[in-house]
Amino acid sequence: MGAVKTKRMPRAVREQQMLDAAVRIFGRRGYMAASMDEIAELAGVSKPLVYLYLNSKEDLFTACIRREARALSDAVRTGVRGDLPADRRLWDGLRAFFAHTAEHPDGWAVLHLQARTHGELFAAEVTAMREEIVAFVTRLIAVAAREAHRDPDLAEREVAGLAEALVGAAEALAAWANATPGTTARQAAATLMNFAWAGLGNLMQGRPWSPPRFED
Amino acid sequence: MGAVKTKRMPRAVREQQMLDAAVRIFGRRGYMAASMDEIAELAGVSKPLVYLYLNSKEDLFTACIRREARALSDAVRTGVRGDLPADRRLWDGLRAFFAHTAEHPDGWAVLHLQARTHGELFAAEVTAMREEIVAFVTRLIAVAAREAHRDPDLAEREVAGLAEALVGAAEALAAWANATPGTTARQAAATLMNFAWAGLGNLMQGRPWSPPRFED
Amino acid sequence: MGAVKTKRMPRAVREQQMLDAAVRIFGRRGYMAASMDEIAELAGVSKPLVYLYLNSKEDLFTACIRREARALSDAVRTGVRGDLPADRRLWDGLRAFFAHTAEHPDGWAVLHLQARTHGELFAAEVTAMREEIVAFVTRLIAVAAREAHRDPDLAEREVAGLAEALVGAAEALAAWANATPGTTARQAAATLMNFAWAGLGNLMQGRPWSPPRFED
Amino acid sequence: MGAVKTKRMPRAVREQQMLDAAVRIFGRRGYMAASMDEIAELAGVSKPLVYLYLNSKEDLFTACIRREARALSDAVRTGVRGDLPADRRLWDGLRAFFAHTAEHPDGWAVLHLQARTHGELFAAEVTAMREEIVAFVTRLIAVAAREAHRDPDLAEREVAGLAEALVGAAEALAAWANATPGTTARQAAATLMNFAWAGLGNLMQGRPWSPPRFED
DNA sequence: CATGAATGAGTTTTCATTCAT
DNA sequence: CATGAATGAAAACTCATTCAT
Repeated sequence: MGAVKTKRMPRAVREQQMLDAAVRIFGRRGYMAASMDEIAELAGVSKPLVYLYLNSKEDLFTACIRREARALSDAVRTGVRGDLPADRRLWDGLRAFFAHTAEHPDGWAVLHLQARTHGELFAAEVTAMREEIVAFVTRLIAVAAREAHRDPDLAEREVAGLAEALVGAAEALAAWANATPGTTARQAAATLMNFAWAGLGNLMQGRPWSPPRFED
Repeated sequence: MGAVKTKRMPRAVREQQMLDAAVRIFGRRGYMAASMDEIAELAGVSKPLVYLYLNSKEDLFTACIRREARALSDAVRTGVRGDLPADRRLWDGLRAFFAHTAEHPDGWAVLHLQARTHGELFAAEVTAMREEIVAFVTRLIAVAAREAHRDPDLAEREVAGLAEALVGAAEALAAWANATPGTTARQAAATLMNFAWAGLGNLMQGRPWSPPRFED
Repeated sequence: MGAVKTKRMPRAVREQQMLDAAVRIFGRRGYMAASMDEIAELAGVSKPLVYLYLNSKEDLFTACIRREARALSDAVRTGVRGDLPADRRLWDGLRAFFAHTAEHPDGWAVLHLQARTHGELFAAEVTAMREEIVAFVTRLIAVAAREAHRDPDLAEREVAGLAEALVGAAEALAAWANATPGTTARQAAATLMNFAWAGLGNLMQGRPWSPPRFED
Repeated sequence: MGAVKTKRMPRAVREQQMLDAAVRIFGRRGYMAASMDEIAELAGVSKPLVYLYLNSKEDLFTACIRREARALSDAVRTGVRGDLPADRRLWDGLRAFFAHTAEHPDGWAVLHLQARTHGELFAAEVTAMREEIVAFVTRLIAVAAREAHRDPDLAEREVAGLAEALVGAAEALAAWANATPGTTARQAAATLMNFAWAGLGNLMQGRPWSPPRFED
């Protein structure tokens, strides 16, 4: 009687609402500064229910990380077709990455900022996904090297370092693009593609990475 | 094990001890999770003394950020001579950067991870230094473009994006190098130099950035 | 000895218990010296519950002042009938006042001693009620003057001063009566009535205020 | 060299400076809220010196109370000549009282507000002086009764109550006079004299206490 | 299921007080 | 004497977490 009472909802739905709220709060306040009270209120449920479904603050945070990591990972994987050439695959992956992070800033904050700042326990969760992406890039580079008839005398560590650098550059650009109004995912991807594929040296010589003509 | 209970030290010395301890704890636990108790204990002093000298947790954290930012900025500036060519300057700067972050992992964690995660107030402290570095790199790229007789049809935003990407790559590599035992600052710098200057494309073609012959 | 550990009480009840405890502690120790720990313990609840219901020490103190001020004000108002002559109204009011302060010595201490000693913020709370009483007395004196066919050449300031003096005397007598065992509210009221209405001079001449014959 | 350094001063002088500072701070902040740091700073000495001379915060406060109580008591005693009639003595005493409290508001605050709010320990200090004054007034009333050929069928308790009321009225008027600009000690004394000596009843009948013609 | 009532354990912060120089 | 260095003890306040209904 009175205010509209949200109906009984199936558990799965309720859980997603809680995770939505939690990602928002965790992403903005950080793990420690986020309060379960605030999360429960934003989710529109009572606190005990949060505990019933998600056990503890730690578990809740872990669940957030996992969900967001999976979502980002899926978005990138979905954006890339395995039968295309290496630079096209990188280009596609980057665009998917920048598009997803721009659309889910809180989720991205959870992964990029918050999860890494609170002990190995949480960092490990992200690392899993990050390594998946780094591995993806690493394979890309290796494949490209093979395609270019380069034998793998690029030492493994060297390649890993390159992949790290590329992913790091992408992360920085994502933050920069989010903070610089009027920057599209496509522009961010193009900038990074130029940087990564052609290199500053080539850019200086007027030989940028050939802009993608293969699509829309 | 550790420092002997040395009593009655001049204020300046004690303050540095406190900052050392604080950087360590803040760097590992994050701002919120760090407790003043733990910091005081690690510094070997009582909590009231910490407050007497540094006023509050917030001020203490700010002092940490400022000290570490200055130290890193100084290290990089000291490592670079203004009269050398652009790629040499970048190479020198990167080596100084990786050397410093490797030697002060906790300080680097404070700047790179923690400060950015806890409110604009703290982030602004770091942003100042970061922008100093980004500006340095931006100038470098512009100079290189000029040296290569490229007119500045590299749009300003494009250059800014490239600098962001480069700095981001450096930051990621610093973290990776810290976490990957046996990686030297020199190797990290070389990897990034190759990546940034020659580009993946060139690397694939067997045209890496010419390894630095100009120094020791 | 005291209340049994009764658990799970409705909020309104718990709040009164907390205010009871707070008035007792504040009244005896003063605002600053009172500790929330002690108040919570005396109330038989945990500190967090006190904060949950009453927000802060400041708010708790303010709530105490307001409750006690209202109670005293109500007691006096209830004791006085507006259609009786002035001296009878004063007599009734004084008896109600002394009776109430005797029955609630801690509440009276909060109002009379503690609230006025700790910042304008709190003093203002009491001042409202005190001025209500002073105004009541001021009106009484003015009415009495009119009834005695005195034109109001009693300057306003003079009347205000008299009212202040009367209220001050009442306050002092209340404290004295509380501290002097065996003194009834009736006796205190009679003493003050004599003092105020007849004056020392008359008393000396053997002309006291005619003892109240009009009531029980 | 540099700032003027206050010379070595004899202990007695230094102590008075400390008490001056302490009375000011205690009078304004209250016992608990006053900090030894602030007092030492206002006194222009180092904290350890305060402890050397006055032992503890408690002792310092007690010393303040004692000094101010003595000063007030002396002021009143000095203002009254024993060979004059009772009403004249009361009038003189009241003027001295109001003049002193107006000139030493912080000292008066210490006695009237602060000392009574922090446990029997301190209250007892003031009570001593207060009882001295009440005794003085009590004697006055008794003498006046004798002079008026009244046998002492004014019960002792009755007289004590009257004295309490008179002193209370004086205290309230002192506070009121301090807070009401343009009110002189003389006016306050006259108001109280009217109230106390003639009584409201007489005032109503147009028979105020005869204004003092005997002096300046 | 859903919720109001309740708390143990910990946080930052302050202050009176004491030595060693 | 005078002072900078130093601290034990406690205070206000918060939060994740759990029951009883």
